[in-house]
Amino acid sequence: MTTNQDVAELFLGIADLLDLLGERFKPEAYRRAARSIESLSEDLRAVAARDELRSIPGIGEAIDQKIREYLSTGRVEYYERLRQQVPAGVLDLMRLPGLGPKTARRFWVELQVDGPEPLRAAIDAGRLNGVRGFGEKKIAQLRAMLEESKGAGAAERIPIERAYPVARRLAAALRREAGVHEVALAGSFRRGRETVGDLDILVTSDEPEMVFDTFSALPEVRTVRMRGGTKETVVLANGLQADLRVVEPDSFGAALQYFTGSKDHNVRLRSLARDRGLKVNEYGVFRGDERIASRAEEDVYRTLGLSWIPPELREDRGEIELASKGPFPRIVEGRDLVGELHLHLRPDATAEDVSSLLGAAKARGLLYVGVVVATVSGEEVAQAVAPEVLAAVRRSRASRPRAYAVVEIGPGGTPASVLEMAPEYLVLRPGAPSGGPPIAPSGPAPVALLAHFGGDRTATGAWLGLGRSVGAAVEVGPGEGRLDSSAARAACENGVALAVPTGLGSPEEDATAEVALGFARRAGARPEDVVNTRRPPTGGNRSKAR
DNA sequence: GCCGTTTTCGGCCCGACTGTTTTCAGTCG
Repeated sequence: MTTNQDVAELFLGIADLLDLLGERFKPEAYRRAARSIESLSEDLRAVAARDELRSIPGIGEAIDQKIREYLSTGRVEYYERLRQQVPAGVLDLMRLPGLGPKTARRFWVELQVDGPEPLRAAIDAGRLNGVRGFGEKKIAQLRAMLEESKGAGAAERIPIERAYPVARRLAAALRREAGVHEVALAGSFRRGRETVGDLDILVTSDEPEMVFDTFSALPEVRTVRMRGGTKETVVLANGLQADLRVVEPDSFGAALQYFTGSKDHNVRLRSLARDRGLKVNEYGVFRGDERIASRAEEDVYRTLGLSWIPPELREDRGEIELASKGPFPRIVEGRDLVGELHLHLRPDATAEDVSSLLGAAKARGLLYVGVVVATVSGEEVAQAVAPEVLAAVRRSRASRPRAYAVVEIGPGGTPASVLEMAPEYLVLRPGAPSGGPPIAPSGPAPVALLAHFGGDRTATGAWLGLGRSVGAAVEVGPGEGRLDSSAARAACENGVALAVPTGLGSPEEDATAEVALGFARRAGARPEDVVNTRRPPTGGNRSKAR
């Protein structure tokens, strides 16, 4: 998948250069193409081979040709040409926070300042004094930016599972505040993207000042970067930026819709609204001065002639057209998951551990739990397992559960040899008679589950191929060795079932599970695409287990 | 440069905030 990333970055580079050259609409066109390519579930080469590049949103004739030029020659002449027109340092100037293309261009053209270092020198020499648009404050701000950027570069996006705990803590702290009505995490976090660049938090309250005071004082908040009447931007202790937006309760739906994004989705929505003589902003949908929707997201979409669209799919990749045709197709939800297929038993697990596990499963309404008794390398650890658990494993073997297997592979393992390494695997059903862990020999349909497939995410294609050939489900979720959302989309498109973790194991796994569900939803997975939404065919008949 | 159940040409989302200004430009999300 690195080809896609390379091409996306190339187009982002073209966009920046065009920005500096003063182009009006082309930069956004290239950025949109880049975003589109980044979220593609398939390698560009394959799409190009089928001659279907033009079907990708944001890619027309010119960009189609540039992609093909890149695929065949490894470079794009247009980009090289642009680069010769703009000194590299000017690009660095534009990437300083608060300094955009217009200012960078002015420095370059009017003051012959073509990089961060020359800018510093120009400021020290007083060359900015008296220049139109540069007062005392602005110059001090520039100086501070230059100091700051000397150290670490621009803030990177971080994996969503790493942002999860702090996001939850911030939301919980705000919810405790009197005068706060609703609190919602929006932005790419709500859309379940693999990475988040910042946290967008939406609060409804009639007293924004109080909310900002509370927020600024939270232990997670390091510095306040900006604060106005309706929004505040802070930097968190972990370096992540958080934007807090406060609106009145009546605007909740419109604001949530707006701050959830994505940008492309919102742009499409707003131009759709304009075509219908309406206007959409974070306060509502308006016909003239009359507000016709604002309280709930559903209302916003409905007044635009659309059904509600799940946040995870709001990327302008066809979801708006789909929503205009009727009720949006249902995608998998947490309540659809009726089983957990991938739980590791510690080698020293006791029968009590197993029954408390089953109790927890039952409390969540799960019908079965798949337990792995093996190490990551596939080596059996049965000897270390408590006798009663081991006995249960043996019994399950004796009753020959229908080809249930969990396939585990260490980094670098090749798909071909995997199934022979199948360790022992149990399916336990909560609520069975006491006297040892009950076993359900017949369970939901999958014959195998692929998980822990090593560190290389670019190899997911091979795993999907294996899943397809043996009829195995493949685990989706954050971290190495699981499918990300675009790989999961590819799985669904190719008839390979997904397995979604439920977070049964521990509190940390709760976050993993929520993120994993988000990935499955971003993939557009329907309930029937997810293997652990399926109910055991034998229903309540447990006697067969013995 | 892309895009179109009103368009193959003429559009291209919208508002908050900041710093600079006497009404706006630039940046950001």
